[in-house]
Amino acid sequence: MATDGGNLDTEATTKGNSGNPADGGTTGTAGSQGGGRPDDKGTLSVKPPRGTPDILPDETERWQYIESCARQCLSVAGYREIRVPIFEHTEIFRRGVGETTDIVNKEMYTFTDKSDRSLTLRPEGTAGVVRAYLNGGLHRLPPPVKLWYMGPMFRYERTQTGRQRQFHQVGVEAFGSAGPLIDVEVIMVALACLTAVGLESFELQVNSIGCRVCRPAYRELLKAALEPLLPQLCDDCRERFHRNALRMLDCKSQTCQAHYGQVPASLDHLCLDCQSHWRLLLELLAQQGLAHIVNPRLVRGLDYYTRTVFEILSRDPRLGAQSTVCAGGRYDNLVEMFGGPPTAAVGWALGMERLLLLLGDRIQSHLAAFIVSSSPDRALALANQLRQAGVSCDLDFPAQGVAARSFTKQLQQANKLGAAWAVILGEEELASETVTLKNMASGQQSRIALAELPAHLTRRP
RNA sequence: GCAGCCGUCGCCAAGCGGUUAAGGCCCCGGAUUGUGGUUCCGGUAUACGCGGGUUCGAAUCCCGUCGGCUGCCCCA
Repeated sequence: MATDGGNLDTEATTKGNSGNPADGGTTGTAGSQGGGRPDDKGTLSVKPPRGTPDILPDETERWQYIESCARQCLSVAGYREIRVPIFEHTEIFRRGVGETTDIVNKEMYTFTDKSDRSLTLRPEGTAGVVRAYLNGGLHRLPPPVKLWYMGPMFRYERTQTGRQRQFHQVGVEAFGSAGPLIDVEVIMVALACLTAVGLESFELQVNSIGCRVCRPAYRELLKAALEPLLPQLCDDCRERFHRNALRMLDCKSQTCQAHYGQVPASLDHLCLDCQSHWRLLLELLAQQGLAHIVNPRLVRGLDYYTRTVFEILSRDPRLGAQSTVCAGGRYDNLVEMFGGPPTAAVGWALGMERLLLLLGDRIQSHLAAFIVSSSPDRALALANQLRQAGVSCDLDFPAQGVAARSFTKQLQQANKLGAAWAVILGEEELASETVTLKNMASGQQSRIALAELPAHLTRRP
């Protein structure tokens, strides 16, 4: 990318450029209307669509770090990876996530393909995993079936810190066990992932929102209690009252919250089964030493949740207005809703971008060796050999031609790239089948036989 | 969808009606063609988001537009 990478203009302009708007095109507005691909100057804009930031090399290393932590934590806990499509038939999400949710009503990227099918970029992971679980016959496996996934999700939202239009989640879903023990395991695994990544202070909140037996009655009770308050509540809450009254409970408005203190809590109106599930859950959390806070106002924005719901939050200011890093719960009816056998399930998703925000500064890349040579072709051959031995190494690439640059230049390069060792392969070394190994931190160097090089480099400097 | 703030080189950033539009970082070269990090010297850039208006004169003022950030809604 050394030169002028920026200009993607298709036009075969001469360098002259004397006349500015001389030849056509500057009428400009032509292509830039809605799609907005060409920028104001008529060159192709290199900006990505809003809310879909590029993840540059310094960043990808941090992503890989998190991914490998998660992969490790999940696999030792017996969760197996599943990869499902990035888009599904729209119906999967409409029915799965819920017709009344904002996600479905205003945030989905829905399009029609050339066969006139309505497809939607996945706004979340669970619906697709449930679909695949059934389609792949996983429901015939001995339960519990424990799965995890990782990948991009898409929601059309206003961007801000910790919220993008394309964002990434890692999630788990455990099918086929209705007891609270697996709720606790799933939570444990989430905490393990966060801890493995190096996160320190976060808070686990739990609640139970009942099931299809007790929730309808509770909802009516709640609405009855809320209705007289409506005139004093915020516009959003008045709207929620009709759409999804439970969501009123986590309104951010102080005044609304003041009223909700007296309103009945779902926890006090659970059916017997839900009650016993909830009590056992709390016991297990205590037994396992998992610090938690019962938050009777904790609700979920997706319709499929039942019984246990939880969130792991952080108050770190780097998250901006966001606080939830991981959230999930039980969804005991969803499999059945998709036409499968009645199957209890529980899962969570955690937001990678949010985790990244909490992780702070970059992780250093580890370049073990940089080859400084008077013979670039020999250097390249040696690099190839070292790389095959698993040693990360690089070498100097002249801007043009194949003549070696000065050792000074090459050492500077080694320094810039942060190499632990410089491997000097000059005329003398080439003649004697040796190499001068220089420790870039201490400056000390020694001459060793070429054959011993890989062994030296696999040791820590 | 709503609200506030902001757009000057790849990045940070002066300038606030008349300037060849500072400076720093990065990058490149040299001092140092077999030895880096410091230092010194030199070099490169189609930078005032775009369009229109006011003005003798606009990066500076006005309008519009696009883009970014922050918050609301919602959510991981």
